[in-house]
Amino acid sequence: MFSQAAKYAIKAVIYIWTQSLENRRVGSKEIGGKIKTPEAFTAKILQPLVKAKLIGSIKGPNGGFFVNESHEEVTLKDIIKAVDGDGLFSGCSLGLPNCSEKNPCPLHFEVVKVRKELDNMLTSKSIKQLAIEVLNGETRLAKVV
Amino acid sequence: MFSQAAKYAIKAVIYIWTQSLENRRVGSKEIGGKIKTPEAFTAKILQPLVKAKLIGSIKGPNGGFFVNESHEEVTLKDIIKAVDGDGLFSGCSLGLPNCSEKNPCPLHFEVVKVRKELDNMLTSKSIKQLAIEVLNGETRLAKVV
DNA sequence: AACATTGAAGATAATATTGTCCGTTAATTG
DNA sequence: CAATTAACGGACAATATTATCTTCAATGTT
Repeated sequence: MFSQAAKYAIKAVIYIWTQSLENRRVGSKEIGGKIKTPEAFTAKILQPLVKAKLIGSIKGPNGGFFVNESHEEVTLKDIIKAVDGDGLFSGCSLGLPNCSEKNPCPLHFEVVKVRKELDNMLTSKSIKQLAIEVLNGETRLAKVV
Repeated sequence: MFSQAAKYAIKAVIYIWTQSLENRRVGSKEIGGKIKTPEAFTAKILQPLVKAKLIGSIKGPNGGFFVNESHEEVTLKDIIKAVDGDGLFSGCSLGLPNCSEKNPCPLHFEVVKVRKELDNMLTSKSIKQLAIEVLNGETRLAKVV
C-alpha cells in the first residue's frame, strides 16, 4: 500500500509531533533510533517534507526537526503525496492511459470507494492527534519490548 | 496500490476470460498486444498463476492460456496475492513487527476499513463478470484509439 | 518421425527503490 | 572567531522490480 519510504515518513512525522508537543526538537539519529528506521535514509526522506513545509528543521547544536502551529493542518495524506506522489489517490489503478467515466477500466467505479476510505484514514485525524494517542500509550510507533 | 506486475496480471486474466468465453485460447504474444503489456514479462507473471491453478495453460500449436468452469471461483484478490503476496491484505500497514489489537500502530484500526473496501473491490464481482462487462463494451482493458 | 508452435525456466540486463557515506552549509556555544 | 553540532546535498552501493532473451519441454500437424 505504502512504499517503505512512506511508512518511514509517517512514523517519523508522528514521532516528531510527539516530541514537539513536549517542546523538543529531534535529530535524525534520535528519530531512527526511536522508530527503528535506518537513520541516513530517514533523514533523506524528511528533506522533501521540509522543503514542502510539512515539517520544520533547523541546523546546528540543539537543532533538528520540529513542528508547530503552522503545521497543524498537515495530514498524513500530504506526507504520502510528498514522498510517493499521488498515484495512490488519483489516476487509473490499472495504469490505463485514458481511463475515465466514459472510458472506464474494470475497477474504475470500485476503486472510488477504496480511495474514499483511504482518504478518510489519512485525513480525518490530525497528525497531532495521532501523536497524542502515542503519548497516551494508546498506539505505538515501534515494537515494544 | 498494485505493483506493475499485479496490474498486468489483472488485465491479462480478465482478457483471458473474455477469450475463453468465446472458446479461444490465447498466447502471451496476443495478450501483450491486446492489453499493451510487455509480452515476455507478462508471460513470466502468468506462470505462478498457472502453478496456483488460477488459470490454465497448454503448450504447443493452438495452445495458450485459458480458463474454464474450474476457475469460476477465482477472484482478483487471489490473483493479487499470487503475484504480490498478501501484504496488501494483512499485516501492519506501517511495518511494525508486533502490531496488534493490544499493541496497535497509529493506523491499526483505520486500515481495517480500507481493507474492507479493497476486499470488496477484489472479490465481489467474479472475474468472469468483469470479462463480460469488457465484452459488452462497458469497461476497457486498454486505451481505445 | 520430423517439424512447427507455444508455454516453462533460467540467465541476463535495465531501472527504481532502498540504503550508506562524506563533504558542505548553517546555527550555536564558548 | 574557532569549534562543534546537525541538517543538506550529492555520490555511491545494495537490493528489488521490471523487462528481455535464449534454451528447453510439451503438444499438435504433416
